[in-house]
Formats: sequence, structure tokens, C-alpha cells
Amino acid sequence: MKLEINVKNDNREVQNTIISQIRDLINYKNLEPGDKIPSERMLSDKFGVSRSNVRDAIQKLEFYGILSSIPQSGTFVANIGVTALNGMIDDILRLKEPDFKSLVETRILLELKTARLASLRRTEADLIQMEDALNAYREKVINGEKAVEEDLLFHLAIAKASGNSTLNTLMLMITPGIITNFEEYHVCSEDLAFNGIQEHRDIFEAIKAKNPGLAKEKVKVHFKALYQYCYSIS
Amino acid sequence: MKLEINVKNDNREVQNTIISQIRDLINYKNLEPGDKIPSERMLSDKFGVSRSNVRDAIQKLEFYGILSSIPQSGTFVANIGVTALNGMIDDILRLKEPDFKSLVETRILLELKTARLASLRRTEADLIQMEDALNAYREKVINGEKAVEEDLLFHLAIAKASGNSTLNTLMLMITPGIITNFEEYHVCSEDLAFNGIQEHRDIFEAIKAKNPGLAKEKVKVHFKALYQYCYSIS
DNA sequence: CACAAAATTCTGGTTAACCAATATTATAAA
DNA sequence: TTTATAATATTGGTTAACCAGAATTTTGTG
Repeated sequence: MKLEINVKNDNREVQNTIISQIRDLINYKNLEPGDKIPSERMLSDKFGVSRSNVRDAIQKLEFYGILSSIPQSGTFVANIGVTALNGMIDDILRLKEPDFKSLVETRILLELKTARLASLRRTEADLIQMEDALNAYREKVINGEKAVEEDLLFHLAIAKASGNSTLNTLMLMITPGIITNFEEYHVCSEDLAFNGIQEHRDIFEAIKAKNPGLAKEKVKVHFKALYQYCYSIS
Repeated sequence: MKLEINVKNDNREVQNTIISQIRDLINYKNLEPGDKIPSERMLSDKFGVSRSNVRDAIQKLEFYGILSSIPQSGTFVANIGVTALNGMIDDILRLKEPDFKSLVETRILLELKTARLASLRRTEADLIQMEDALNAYREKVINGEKAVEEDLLFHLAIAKASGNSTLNTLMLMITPGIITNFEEYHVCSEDLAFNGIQEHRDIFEAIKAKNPGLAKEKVKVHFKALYQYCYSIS
């Protein structure tokens, strides 16, 4: 297990080295937005790493919109100036693994917004999906089973109902981290789960009634315990 | 250009097909959390696609915490039940490219939070970096040059100062989309840029003074025009 | 010289062979 | 039969050869 982590860190360090080398190269060669960077083969040769390593690094920079690859043509610097480019690459290099506190803090922020938007934009189909998740959650809890998944599905259903594709994506992205940390820190107690049934119902009803203020308020109530726990361990 | 988009869409469709096939396989074989899924070779053979396609699909599911690959051992279903797994995979398959409106909506939400947190947690080093970005922005605007990048760097500096690694990452991820759409919709006018100088300064001073309420308020002012524009084009 | 056409080079993407570590099976000793 | 050991098969990861298409250079033609 330890070994695996080290391996991943090593890979990440290699990738970060390549990324910073690409940045240096762009600066040294005074490449401007739209210019083509050297081919993958040349870079792998120059940096003394495998071509797949270079490809992975480029892919990461593509994800953040720094580079753009066109098949059979080349890889190009995105349409942002060197200032922003350097700043963003530095930020990317310094990105840390998210800590539990920041995850929860962010999740609460996102949930308050998605609930509010969902109460304004939810469709009938959204309501059905939310109620399904809600019922599944209640069943599990009543049977004394763990219901972390059903809990999350309800919240993801809200995110979907928010009609905001960006928020929906962000919620999906932070979800795995939330699950992992929840299990690691044993956040879920049985009492909380039981309270959750009514709290979920309240949120659902507020969204159904198209009452954004109430929805936000009910989400706040739902996350109050989590919020305090999150700050108590920091 | 059109071709490129089609190619990417094709690739995405292939990937989505593979992802849904993996999901079906997990369901059909009743695989539980922690179980091993068939090897990449078997999957590529079974699905009639190349192994690299399978690897890409697995990588995406790893990103969302659905699967977990261990070298020389296998790829395993993450520690979430089939219910959440199916729900999340369906969500992933339905993920849409973010639209401008949802991007701006999300950005404003994130910025209000990062400014608030930054005013509580900023270090002296953060202040220096923010002021650097702020000055660079002013210089450019006064010289009549475009300053979208410097604008963003100021906001990314705030995100960094928020001390919330998740929020910082999310800001970085939505930034490229923001830049692209800004240029596409020609959001930035010269008047707005000039107003921006003072507005940035106001935000900075509020954060420096450790006044979260004021910081939030100043961010609201700063985004007011953008907010209205965003809703006018929808 | 100008310009079109063909040959060549170069590109990112794909495929298949290879690697080291692991998991499994077969074997043998107790 | 049990258990320790060795041989084998399987795994995700890596490398290098290959591909189709784009970019460039060379060639041919007016």
C-alpha cells in the first residue's frame, strides 16, 4: 500500500517536472498563443523521458486549457498570454491533494447553491428521481443498513435538477473524495442517518414547492452537524 | 475544425459506450465493492475495441473514484455500492459540455466564497501576490491593452489565498472555459476594464483588512455587470 | 519566374510486443 | 493431508514500431 502511494507520487513528480520543463521551453522560445510546441518525440528526447510520459503531461495541460493537440498536426499553446499561462501552470504544479475540511467546505457551498437553483428549475422528472433516491435512503436507514450511497444519490439528483451543468460536474468530481473521507473518519452515525430522513424530505418538499429560500435553509439544517464536525477536527 | 470536433465526439461516444458496458458487466456479474473486474485485455477483446480505449475509459472512471487500478494486480470496483455506482456512472455518461451561463453562475458562486475565506485566512505572501496581479492588471488597462489574463490571475490569487485546496482546484478547472467564452462573446469592454481597476482594489483592500463581509460585497459589485450580461444572453 | 502537383517528412494517435511485479497453480517434502 | 517452494500464468504499465493524415519540400510544367 505504501509502495503504491510512493509510485503514484513518483509519477506525479515526473509529470510535474515535464510540465515545468514545457513551461520553461515556452518562455525560452517566446512562444505566443497559437504557436506550436515541439513534437512529442522531440520533447521526450530532450527531457530524457518516455513519449507516453510527455503525452500524459500534455493531456493534463490540455485538461486545464493550457495546450491543445490536433491530430497529425501538432500541439499548440492555447489562446492565453504568457502571463496567465505561467501563473496557471505554477498553480497547477502546486495543486495539493484536497483535504477533508476543504472538501466539506466546498461541498456545503455547492449544495446550498444547487438546492436553491433546483427549487427554481426542477422538472417533474427531476422530482421523481429525487424522490426515488429519497425513498431508497429511508428504506436502508430503517433497516439499519449503511446508506451513504443513497444519501449521495439524493444530493446528486439535486445537482442534476439545478440545471447547471458546471455545478453538476463539480459535485460529481468531489463526491469520491467525500465518500473516501467519510468512511475514513466514520462521520456517519445512526442518529444522524435517522435525522437525515426527515431533513432530506424537508429539502425535497422545499424544492418541490419551488421555494428557494426554504430549500437553502433546509440544506443548512441538514449540514449543520457535518459543518461543526468538520471544523472540530481541524 | 469541424472535423476535429467530430473526431472528439466520436472518441467520446466510444468511451461512453465502453463505460456503460463496464457498468453492465459489473451489474451482470453482481460484482461488489472491492471485486476485481476482468483484465484490460479481456475487456478490449470482449468489447471489440483497442486496449488503449479500455484504458482511457478506466482512467476516467478512476478519476471519478468508481474504479481503482493496482499495477500487476488488476482493476477493482471502488468501495461504493452498486446503487451509487450505477447512479454515478449514469451521471458521468450524461455529463454535458458546460455552457457559458452555468460557468459564469458557478464562477460567481466560487468567487464570493474564495474572497470571503481569503479575507479570513490570507497570509502576507498572499497579499503580495494579489497586489502584483492587481498592478499588472492596472498597467495593461491604462495602456489600453487587453488584460483578461491579468484579471484572472488576480482572481486565482484570491483562490489560492482562500486556503481551500478544493476551491482552488475548481477555480483552475473552470478558468479555461471562462477565458474561451469571454473571447467568444466579447464580454470585456474597455469601460468595464477601467472600472475593474478600482473594483479589484476594493476587493484587495477588504481582504487585506480581514473584512469578509466587505470582501463579499465588493466581489458582488465586481460581478454585477457580468451577472446581468450572463442572464441577458440566456 | 509562378504555380500546381507529387513526393517526402513530420505529426499525434494507435497497435502490438514487451516488462516487472503479482497471483495462481503445480510440485515436493514433511 | 499440509505446507513450503518453485514454476507458470496473468496483470497493469511501458516501450517501440506502425498508421493515416497534415505540413513541407521538391519537382514538373506553363
